[in-house]
Amino acid sequence: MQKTQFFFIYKIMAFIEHVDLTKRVYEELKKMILEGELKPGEKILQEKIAKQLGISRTPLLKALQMLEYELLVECIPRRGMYVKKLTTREIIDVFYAREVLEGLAARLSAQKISDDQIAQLRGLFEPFLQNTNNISFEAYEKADRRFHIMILKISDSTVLNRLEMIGNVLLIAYQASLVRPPSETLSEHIAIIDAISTRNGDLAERLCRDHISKSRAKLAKEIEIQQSKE
Amino acid sequence: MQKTQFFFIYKIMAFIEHVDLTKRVYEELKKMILEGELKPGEKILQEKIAKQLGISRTPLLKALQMLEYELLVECIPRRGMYVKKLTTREIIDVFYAREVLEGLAARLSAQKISDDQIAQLRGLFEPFLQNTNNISFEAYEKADRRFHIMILKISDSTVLNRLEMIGNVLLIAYQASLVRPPSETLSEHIAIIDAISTRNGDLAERLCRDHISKSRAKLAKEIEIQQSKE
DNA sequence: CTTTTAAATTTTGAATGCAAAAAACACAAT
DNA sequence: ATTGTGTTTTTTGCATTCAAAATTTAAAAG
Repeated sequence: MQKTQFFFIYKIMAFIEHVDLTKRVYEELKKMILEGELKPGEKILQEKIAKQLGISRTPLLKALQMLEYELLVECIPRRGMYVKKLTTREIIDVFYAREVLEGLAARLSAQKISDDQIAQLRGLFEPFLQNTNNISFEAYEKADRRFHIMILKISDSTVLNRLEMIGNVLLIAYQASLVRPPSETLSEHIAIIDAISTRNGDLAERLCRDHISKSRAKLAKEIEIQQSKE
Repeated sequence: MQKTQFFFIYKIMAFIEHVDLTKRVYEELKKMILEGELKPGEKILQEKIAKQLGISRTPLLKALQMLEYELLVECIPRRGMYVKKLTTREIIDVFYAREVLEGLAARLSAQKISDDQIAQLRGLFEPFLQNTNNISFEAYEKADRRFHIMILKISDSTVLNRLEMIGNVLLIAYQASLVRPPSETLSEHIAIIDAISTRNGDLAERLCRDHISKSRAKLAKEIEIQQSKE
């Protein structure tokens, strides 16, 4: 049997097994945190969670370390792992980074996007174009988040697609009602898609940056309001 | 004894010990990789390295996982950990990201930089301003790399300062002679410092982007040349 | 009742142990 | 010489174990 044949057999086996404990635990933990089952600031009781998931601390710790890089978990040495409670500064810092990174993603996407992908992007907001003043916020949130992730995917940048924290923080911002309403953002999204699909990378970048810059401004204002209430 | 007093005692203890095996191993491994003691593509023999460093596989694996996020190590499931051999695509992707991220860093730095920090930035290139055509490449490389890292630090962004991969890939680009000569970049560096120290954030961002964009172009060209030689 | 001190319990960071998978080796068959 | 097969060795991923540190609880002193 040849080396190349072995290669394919290994590929298939890796596909079949799918019994990577760390990956499984990573997914479950991420879900638990993002769905609020584990709350920000809460200590992660390793033994307890491990027992709950029917595993040992070894793969749990590996998964927690991954989530640390995604800003979902914080490790305090000799104290333990905690569900990360993002500071306002951190959220704003992520939005500053999103501003330029997703701008870049839009620029690159304009160069590489396929017709199929254009249709996919447009499809996301199709449902909201008719009844502009009767939009389901929940459905729109999903479309919005998918949109931003999809542009990163389309940009096909190995770097941009490693930054899971972008999607996580956008979700967290939604959960904390720190975002702008569809009435403001829908037209911006459409304009970005238009620029990308006409291969106008510079315009796409500028529009995407402005879009997120405005969101960041709103977010900063919203945080200030919330904090003054306390 | 009061709680606050305990707090300080703990702080002091954390400072004294400094015996975090993972951190120590992380530093040593990173050095080994960046100094070429472990070569790109090479398999990391865990048992061997662990014995070499006088530790077990547990902290070694944790350090390796950290280095994975820095693009210095690659994990292939059920095969092992390898010193990452960056593809040309990955290097270019990092430079695209650097372009916008360091642009952002320059913009933010212009808002926050202190007089002391301005002096520090200027000090980096002071030695090269006299004998412009008699520059030690080695010394200049160090200054150049320090400059880019320092701007990230000055920007004081929690996000930008987590992206260790930026510094690593810049070093790797230097090692592979994929960079532009001081005769080109020195004046650009000075212009960026000027823009930052006059608090002109927009200009600083634009100049920094252009600077890295040009470096990326050079890098892409250089890679093409090197590959055509093979 | 509050604070201090001491003892008991839990949790962390790291070493060790171990089954299953992968790689290396040896050798037979084409 | 190359390909295939069976065997041995090594390595991986995970579980387990354990000492040191942190936390909690309990008792004693003010």
